[in-house]
Amino acid sequence: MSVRALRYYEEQVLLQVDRNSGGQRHYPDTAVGRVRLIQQLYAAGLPSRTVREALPCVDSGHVSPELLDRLEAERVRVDQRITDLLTVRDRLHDVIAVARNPGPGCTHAR
Amino acid sequence: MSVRALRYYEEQVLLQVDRNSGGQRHYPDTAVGRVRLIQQLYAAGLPSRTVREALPCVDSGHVSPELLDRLEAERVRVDQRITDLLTVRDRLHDVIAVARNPGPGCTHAR
DNA sequence: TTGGCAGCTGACATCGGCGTCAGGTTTTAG
DNA sequence: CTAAAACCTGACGCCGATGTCAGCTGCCAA
Repeated sequence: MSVRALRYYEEQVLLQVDRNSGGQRHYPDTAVGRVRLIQQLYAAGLPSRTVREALPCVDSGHVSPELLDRLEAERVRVDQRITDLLTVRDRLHDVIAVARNPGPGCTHAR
Repeated sequence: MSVRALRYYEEQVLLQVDRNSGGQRHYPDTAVGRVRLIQQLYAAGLPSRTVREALPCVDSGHVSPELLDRLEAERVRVDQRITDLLTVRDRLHDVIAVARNPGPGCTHAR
């Protein structure tokens, strides 16, 4: 994690941060898991707006039905993405296998 | 597919395109699969540089050992990404389930 | 007290994968 | 043959998550 990213999350109201009297940040220890979650959601490609809306709900445990639908839609997209990635992985696997094993005279550079 | 994207791929030398005497593009029919492949690789999050280097190798069937290592590394990253996405999907699933059904025990799967 | 590291703020820079607009050329319909 | 339609090139715009730089300020050690 970069400091910049933490500041950014805070700025986006994704992460709550305490300050001491001098204005310096003090991260509650829950922040670690929180940041991990944020990164996961970003990595999953959820629109940042959805992330912004979803996180407070994760906190409060209350989800509006509208958001619920959006989350469901996101889940479907994530599923699709997973299967796409599986395809790509297999493809990479094939390319690598063929390249590794082009027959007898393979000069192993490593 | 947008026209712009095709032009972009061509510009990046990912896609080979013929021209007629007047300079207008003429796509060989292999272009369809090609474009699909490109999009898959992009979607998989491979660095565009790697995509640029990998595609000619897919054509020629020849892969330098160096690139091979990079591909292998990418495959690992894709795998990692898949497991991350699975985690997120489960998480979404839980949130949705709980929101739908706030009665029984909350299966807080981390 | 003071030096200096560390943290803060704000703003501008970057990068990738396109969208989009402008201004010119080729193709095509009538 | 001509006008419209379709294509071409080049360039600038955009968005999101950070990097980065500058100019202050707070905090701790000596």
